[in-house]
Amino acid sequence: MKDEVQNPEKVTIPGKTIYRFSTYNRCLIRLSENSLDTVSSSTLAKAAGVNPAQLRRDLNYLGQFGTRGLGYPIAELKEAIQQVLGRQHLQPVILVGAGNLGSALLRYQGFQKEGFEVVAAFDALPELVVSRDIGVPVFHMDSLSEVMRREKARLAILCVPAEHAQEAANDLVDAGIEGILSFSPIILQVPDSVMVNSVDLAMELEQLSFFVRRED
Amino acid sequence: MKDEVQNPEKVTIPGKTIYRFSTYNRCLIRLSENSLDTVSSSTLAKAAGVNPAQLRRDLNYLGQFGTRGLGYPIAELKEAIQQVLGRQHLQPVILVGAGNLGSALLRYQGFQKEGFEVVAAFDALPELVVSRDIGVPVFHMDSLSEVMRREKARLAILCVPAEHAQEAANDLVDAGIEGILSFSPIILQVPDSVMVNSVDLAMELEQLSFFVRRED
DNA sequence: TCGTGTGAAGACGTTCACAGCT
DNA sequence: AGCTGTGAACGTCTTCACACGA
Repeated sequence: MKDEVQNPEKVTIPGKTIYRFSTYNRCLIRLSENSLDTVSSSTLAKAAGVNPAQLRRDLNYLGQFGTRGLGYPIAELKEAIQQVLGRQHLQPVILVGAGNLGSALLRYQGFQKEGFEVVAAFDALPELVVSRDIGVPVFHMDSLSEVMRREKARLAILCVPAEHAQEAANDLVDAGIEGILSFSPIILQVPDSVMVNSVDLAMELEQLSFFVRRED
Repeated sequence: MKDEVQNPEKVTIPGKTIYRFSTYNRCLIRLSENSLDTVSSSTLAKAAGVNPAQLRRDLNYLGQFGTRGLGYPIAELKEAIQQVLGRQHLQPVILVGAGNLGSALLRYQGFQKEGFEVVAAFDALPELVVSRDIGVPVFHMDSLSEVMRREKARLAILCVPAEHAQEAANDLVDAGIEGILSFSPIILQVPDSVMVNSVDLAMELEQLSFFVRRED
């Protein structure tokens, strides 16, 4: 995870804190559905699965939001976190590799709900992609930079097979991508200016497998 | 991430190191395809995207594998890592929630390749699941503990919608699950004895979105 | 009294830099 | 000469513990 380059002249917020902001945001959304207006650090911390002291320290990066003896105002807090996360507006995202996993992600509603919109998909063989239910156009990789510019997309979801992942990443970099969420089980080599976030499903299972095993 | 309870009387390996072992394993597999037999810490480190010193420190948890002046024997190293990760045998895994994302994961070949086999799927409404191409039986949640015992599954992949995730997690816990890989955007409340690993796709995008934005 | 804000301590993870083996 | 193994320094993240405001 990179926690470099941020808003200058403001205190830089640690990457791990940003990550937890996302979690807090989720919890706050659920809390605000239950018509409460304040929440204490211990309550929110339990919901988020963190230590109360850590929560307070994280929230202090937003300025002083809490009221001593009372807690934090849920609505304002949520607002402030979403402001920091840059989640006020819908973000356009493209998807590269509409195979098994890729086309599933296109159908998956999770992104839409959270402020991201997949505006276009790309594949090396777009004519083979079963476009039923997909709801976004599938282009050939050749039109990547053209479509990216038109749609003003800065983020990409990459789900091509390992063998072609680096190649596709190169194309994305050439087209001016700024961030890649990769599902390929390899370490992508990209310029420092491009941020890569990698989700490796088999690796996550492997972790579980390790920590679960006790006696065999 | 939990890095508690491990092999007693042996030095405990940090969770982050275990995570990197997975990465190293990948890199070693690719290296061994290119008919080399040793690799230096700096080469492997570059492939894995880590610092050479860190790599050496990690590998020392396996005992002393390297040869000064030469490097590490690829085959033995790979063997040792897979041994630690418990990846010698195929691991049975069940999947709960065969909706959009769930059924995509069932079709996804990534797990099979990496030593995990999804042996059964469960859904609250199994009759609605389009089972074309899925290749594993889809059961009703009622038969969870029975099938789990029969298949000797200790790990579960959870992809039910947020509203029902906790409920499904409870069922899994009751049925004796030991590890859950969750795709739901909520923090599951489970006993300490159950390990949860959470992958939140929208959150990963949110991270990218934060670090990518510079000027607006 | 309750709960935030925060200095200080502690735990943890990373990197340096070099001794020592091949 | 090349590269590992590792003490020690460093930096970062987490947690404690308590002063202070509501």
